[in-house]
Amino acid sequence: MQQRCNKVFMVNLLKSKNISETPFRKEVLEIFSKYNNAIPLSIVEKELKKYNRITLYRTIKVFLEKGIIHKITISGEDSNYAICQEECNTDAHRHQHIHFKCKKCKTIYCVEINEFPAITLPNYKVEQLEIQATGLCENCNV
Amino acid sequence: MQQRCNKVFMVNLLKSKNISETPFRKEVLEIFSKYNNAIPLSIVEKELKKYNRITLYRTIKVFLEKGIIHKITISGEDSNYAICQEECNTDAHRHQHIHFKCKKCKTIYCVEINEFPAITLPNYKVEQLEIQATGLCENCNV
DNA sequence: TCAATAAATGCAACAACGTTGCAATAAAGT
DNA sequence: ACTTTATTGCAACGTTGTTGCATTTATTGA
Repeated sequence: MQQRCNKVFMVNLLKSKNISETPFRKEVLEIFSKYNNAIPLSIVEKELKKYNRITLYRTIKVFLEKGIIHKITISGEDSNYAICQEECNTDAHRHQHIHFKCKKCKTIYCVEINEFPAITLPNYKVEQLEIQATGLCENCNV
Repeated sequence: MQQRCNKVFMVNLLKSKNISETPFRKEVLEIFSKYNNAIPLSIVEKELKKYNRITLYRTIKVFLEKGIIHKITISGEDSNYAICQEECNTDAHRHQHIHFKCKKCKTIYCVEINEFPAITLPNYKVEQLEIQATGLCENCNV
C-alpha cells in the first residue's frame, strides 16, 4: 500500500487530483494523516494554526468531491471525516471497510475488511452496503 | 405482530410509554403510521394540519427518547424517522433490520432481516451493527 | 523571473436546523 | 371541578453550512 503519512505524499495527492497545493490544504491534509482515524471538523479546527471556518468548509467540500476524504455520518453525532484509503472517485464510494466506533474512547476507525458480508433481501435489489459497528477497540478492550 | 396502524394502537402506545396523549402527538404518530417507511420531518410538516416547528422538534425528541420512533441518518441527507417495529428502549436500539434506500424513488425502508450478518474483526470487540443498503426497491426494480 | 491569468481565501450576510426560557394553554390526578 | 403537572407557542438565540464579492495567493507561460 502507498504510504499516506508524509508531506511529499500529501502534495502528490493534491497534484494527482488536479487541485492547487495551498498551505491551508496541505495543513488540513497533514492533520487528517496525523490522526489515523476519522475526526470531526472541531478537531481540525483546533489543530489549524490559522483557522477560518468558511475556508475549512470549502476545503472539505473539495476534498470530498475529489475523493481525498470521505464522510462518516453516525446518527446523532457530528460528521466525521477520514482520508480515503483506497482510490475513491466522486460517484462510487464502494469502500471495503466498515466504520467502527469505540463506545469507550469514542474513536471512529475505518476498518478494512476482507470478507464483506453479502445481504440478499427478497424483493429488493441490493447494490451497496454501508456498515457501522460499535463496540470496544483494541486499546479499550483490556 | 401487533397491529400498529390504527388510532387505538397509537393511543395505547403513548399510554404505555407514559406520555400524555395530546392531539399533536396523535397526529404525528398517525402520519408516521400512514407512511409505512421512514420519512423526513419535511413530510411530517406538510401533513400536519397545524404545524409548529418547535413543537414538532420536541415531539420527535420525546418519541426518540421513549423508543417510539428511531432516527435514520444517511450521509448527506436529511434525517429520516420511522416507527420502531420491535420494542425499543432508550439505550439499546438493537434493531434486527437494515435501512434500505431505493436510489430511484428515494424511499427509505426498514427491512426486517432474519439472518443478521455477523462480523468479527481482529482486535475489535463488535457489539452492534448498523447496516444501510442502497439499490432498487420492489416497485422500481421492474 | 515576472507579469497575466486563474484559483483560493476571507469577510459579511444569509439560510436551515435545532434549542432554550418563559408565558399561555391543555391534560391528568384528586 | 379544581389543582397540579405537562405541553404548546412565541421570541430569541446558537450552530452548521452556504453564497456573493473583494482581496490575496498560486499557477502558467513568455
